[in-house]
Amino acid sequence: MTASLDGQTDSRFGDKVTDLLDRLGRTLRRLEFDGGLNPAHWEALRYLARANHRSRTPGGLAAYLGTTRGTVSQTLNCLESKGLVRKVRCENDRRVTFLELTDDGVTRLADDPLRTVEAVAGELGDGVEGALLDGLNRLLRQLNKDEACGDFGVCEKCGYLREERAEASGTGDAFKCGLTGDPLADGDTDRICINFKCPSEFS
Amino acid sequence: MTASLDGQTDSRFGDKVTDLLDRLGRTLRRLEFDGGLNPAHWEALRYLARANHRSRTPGGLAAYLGTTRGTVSQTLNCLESKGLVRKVRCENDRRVTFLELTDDGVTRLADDPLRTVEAVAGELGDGVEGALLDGLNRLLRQLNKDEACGDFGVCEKCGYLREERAEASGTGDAFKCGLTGDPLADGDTDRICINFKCPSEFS
DNA sequence: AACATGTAGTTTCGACTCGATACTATATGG
DNA sequence: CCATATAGTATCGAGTCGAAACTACATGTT
Repeated sequence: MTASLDGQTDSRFGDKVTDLLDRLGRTLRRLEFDGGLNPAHWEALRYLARANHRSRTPGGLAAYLGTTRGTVSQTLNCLESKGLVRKVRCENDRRVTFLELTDDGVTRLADDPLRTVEAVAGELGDGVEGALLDGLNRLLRQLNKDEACGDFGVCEKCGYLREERAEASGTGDAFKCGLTGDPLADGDTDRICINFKCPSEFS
Repeated sequence: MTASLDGQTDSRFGDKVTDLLDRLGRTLRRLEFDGGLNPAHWEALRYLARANHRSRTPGGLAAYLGTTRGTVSQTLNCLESKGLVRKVRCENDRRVTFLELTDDGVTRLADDPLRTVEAVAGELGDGVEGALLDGLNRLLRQLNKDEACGDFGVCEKCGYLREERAEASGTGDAFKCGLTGDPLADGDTDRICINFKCPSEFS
């Protein structure tokens, strides 16, 4: 499909990228274990720190991680017993449970082993940066293309975002979600949402 | 440390790379599960296909994966019971066990989910390639810097590599390992070795 | 109001990982 | 011959992971 001079080059390149990602993955995984929690735990904590209120539910986490609600339920039990996560029953719809990081959870997340990567990546010379981001991005997009894997963007860039028009207006910069009708709370506009839909995807 | 105009840029960049790697990792992990085996199984099969004879042992695999021999032992039991791997007792040193992929193992490996990545990576446009490899490489090296994590290079590039000088010489292009003294078998020169040492590292 | 259907979350099961610890068998060097 | 080191295994406990069965609760239909 791709224009390529000899085919050999392309295949070698693919090999190398795959090998590097493989090893990088192992390295990150080990970093996470060394951080005292297993990968699933770190992923859950990270998600809860970055998702908006509406999306901080067992189901939301399961969708984000691409796993089952059953699996997530167990992980959450574990995190709850470690005192890193708290469950709060929803008043309106008593089937749903909202999740929150406890203070301990927030503290723990400050020691996220993945922060090491941030630091290291920040030290890469210029020139590589753009291409690295671009390459990773395209790789990720291609790999997820077939699957019905949601984008999980932030509300700010979501097609459902509406400006709140409350009667007692006051300060006018409040937003709500056009899908659920819920007003967006403090800082939720740049948090991950389970219902995210890219504006360009509306028919 | 790095020259940077405002500091903001670097931190944003680190964030993005980390996030992408995180998501990419999850994607690959899921691909592996979907392939019918778990990540540890795939990693073992891949290693056995790429390591030289001397390195295809439980201990070698453990060192490569950076895990314990105990853990590897269980994984191997599992792979053996699935008929993908065979154990062969070493005649010279009866403590060691050599590992081989069975025919089924080789067949299975042909369906390695990571091959998808190879294909996708091969389709990335030129221009990105060099920078992507470079960036990933440096990232990996930096992250593994502190740890005494071996390089696991191939014999061909190893400082221990010696030309075999057998009396009944015949064809002269045989090699042996200067560390163990073992002659290198068919194709082992471009296989991963557990004793790999970069020529530049010799004192 | 009554019932069907759908959705959120939990529980339990079986196969497996992972590290830690204790163990067996075999080398090797004094 | 004995001490010590090395290769691999067995077992334990905490946890993942998916599948399937199950409990609550909501909502739409008649």
